Amino acid sequence: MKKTIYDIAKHAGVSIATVSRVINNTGRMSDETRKRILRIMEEFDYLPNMHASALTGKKTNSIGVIVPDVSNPFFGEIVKFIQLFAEEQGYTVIIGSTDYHPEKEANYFSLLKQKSVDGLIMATSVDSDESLERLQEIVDDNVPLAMLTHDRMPFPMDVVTIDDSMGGYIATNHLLELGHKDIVFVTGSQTMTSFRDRIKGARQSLEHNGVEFHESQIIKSHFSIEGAKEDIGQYLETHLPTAIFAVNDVFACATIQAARKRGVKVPEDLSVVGFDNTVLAEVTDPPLTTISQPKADMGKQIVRMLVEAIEGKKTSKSKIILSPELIIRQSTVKPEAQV
Amino acid sequence: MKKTIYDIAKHAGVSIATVSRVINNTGRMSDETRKRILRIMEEFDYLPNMHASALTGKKTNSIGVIVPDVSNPFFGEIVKFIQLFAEEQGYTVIIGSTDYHPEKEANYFSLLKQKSVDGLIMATSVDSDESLERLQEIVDDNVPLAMLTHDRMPFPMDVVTIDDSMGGYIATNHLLELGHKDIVFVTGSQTMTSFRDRIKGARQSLEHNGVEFHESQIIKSHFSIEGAKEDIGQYLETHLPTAIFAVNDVFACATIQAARKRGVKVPEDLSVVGFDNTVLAEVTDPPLTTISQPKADMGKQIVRMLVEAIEGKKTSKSKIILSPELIIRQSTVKPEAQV
DNA sequence: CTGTTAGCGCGTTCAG
DNA sequence: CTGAACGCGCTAACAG
Repeated sequence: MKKTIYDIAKHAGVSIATVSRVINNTGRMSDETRKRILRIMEEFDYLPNMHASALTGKKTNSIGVIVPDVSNPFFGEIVKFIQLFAEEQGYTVIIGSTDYHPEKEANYFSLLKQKSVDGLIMATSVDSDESLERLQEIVDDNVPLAMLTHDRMPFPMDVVTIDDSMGGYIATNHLLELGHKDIVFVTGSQTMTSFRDRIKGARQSLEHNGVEFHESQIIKSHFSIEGAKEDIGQYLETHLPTAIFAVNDVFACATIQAARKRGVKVPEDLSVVGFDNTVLAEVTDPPLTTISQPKADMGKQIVRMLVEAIEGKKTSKSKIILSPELIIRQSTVKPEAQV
Repeated sequence: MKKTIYDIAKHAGVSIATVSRVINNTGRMSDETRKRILRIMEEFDYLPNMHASALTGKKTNSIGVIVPDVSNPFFGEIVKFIQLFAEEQGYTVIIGSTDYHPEKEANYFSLLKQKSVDGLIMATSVDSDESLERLQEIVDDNVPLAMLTHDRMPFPMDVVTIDDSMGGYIATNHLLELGHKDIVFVTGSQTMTSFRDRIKGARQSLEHNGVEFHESQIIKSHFSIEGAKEDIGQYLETHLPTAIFAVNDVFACATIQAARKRGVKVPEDLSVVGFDNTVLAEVTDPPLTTISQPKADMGKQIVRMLVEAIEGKKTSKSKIILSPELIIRQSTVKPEAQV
């Protein structure tokens, strides 16, 4: 019961070439036959076989997206937007979640190459030799690349990020303006350039405002909420600042919980700022003051650039840096208001 | 610089048929040549062209997964697990997020059919005529189907759900045991069979414990957190129960926030139970007592069943009902403890 | 055990 | 404007 282009041609009383032309909108033909063929295709629920056309070297109309973890709300939302815009452009999306495993990342590159995607969006920090090697192969195939969130460019590619440094800057500025002097920073893996930049921006803010900074003001933690709670809790035992800036909402949540566990109230005793403006920021108590990334816009821009590159409308690479935004909720108050 | 099976054959000094055999592990041949060919494939980074093999009617080693919303933490986690197990079995996953649009759902069915996936997992309530029609087509192609979370079976297929009814039952029992009598229920779209069942279980618990139930104890709300907050808040103005059971964590979060906005403290003034045990339950304040769905297990089971069906190791359809579990955190206390 | 050959469904010439 | 014929990379008979 499979419909092929031959079936359509036969029922329309034309040759497959003619049908092919209406499918691809190429060549010229009488408007009448075109319409008739379209009607027949409709009637037969005919869909061209992707594999056959991909085999002859045409586009697959699919793009690959690699993120560290789909179950992380931030990436979940990003993926959703990418998918949304990609579909608007007629592309389907193949998602890969690496769980922060370079090995899995490398596997995805192979896989996506095998599936011959037309383009690739990466939101992971492609680091390992293995990954780089695999990526090289797909670069050799002239598959357009686009990088999201990260700013490393082992190969020429389009990039969309936010100004992480500025994000860190305005977050810290906000605390400074409220009157906080004793601020501590929570960050994760230093291989994440975005985290580093956020901290960098924070330090710049401190500097510009004439506030001193010591390495001891930084808490380095891990990815899991549990681990972070532990790490932050221990730190708080030794020193209790009036404010904490965490490089993402997950850490900020962990901070709130670690603090509360020790009888430290947020925001009364401790102000907290997060980063990403995920759902988490909305549901915690108190709702989190955080730095918002324009996820929808990021998704839109990166898809736009990638599709343009795929369709050859754009040959040079570019980099778009979007602005983060401070979202003030209730986790930050003036220190005077603190007990 | 594309490697084809011909290149490998040439360099190995054999015919393509032989290479094809080692790729597919069919036929017999000298161990030596097999190894030699494998070595050459390795050396050349040769990957068989999927489209070519799919074209000849072989499996594509891919399965489609359709969920309502990837950015919802519950589905994000489910998808993650499905992907994990599917990859272990050698299948790649194509994810579709419908945003609760039947239209998008229908589109995904077409798309997945076109991509000739080997099987399909659905976590949406396939309702619309359009969807059903498209689904019919893929059923006609003998593509195995599996349904997750939902229990509607328009066609024969494997099913994995939790016992939603039991979930509602134990959640309500928990509240009853704590001594609550005045319990209100928050639910969403009634087309979601899972929500209905949870409420059904709750009513059974009430009944078994000789507590009366009135329709007025149910708050029907919408999907967005914002909308839910509004709806619940309004209800609370008219009547303040001692406990609320929400059919998912999102509603539970909304409940907590709506309550707090009106000066009602959780759990002191109001106990709250959620459902799903998503990250949200961990980060809210107070951490949410909720009903946990064994997401990893659900993902594992459904992938297992689907793969068995795909590989023909299983012809009959089955239904697996997993048990929900009560996770007691801090959003529920005895009413006596309440002010 | 291995090589040969005919498709798979479609895009693309190239003559009509 | 149309139709026949070839090739894409691979699998599956069928020969050897």
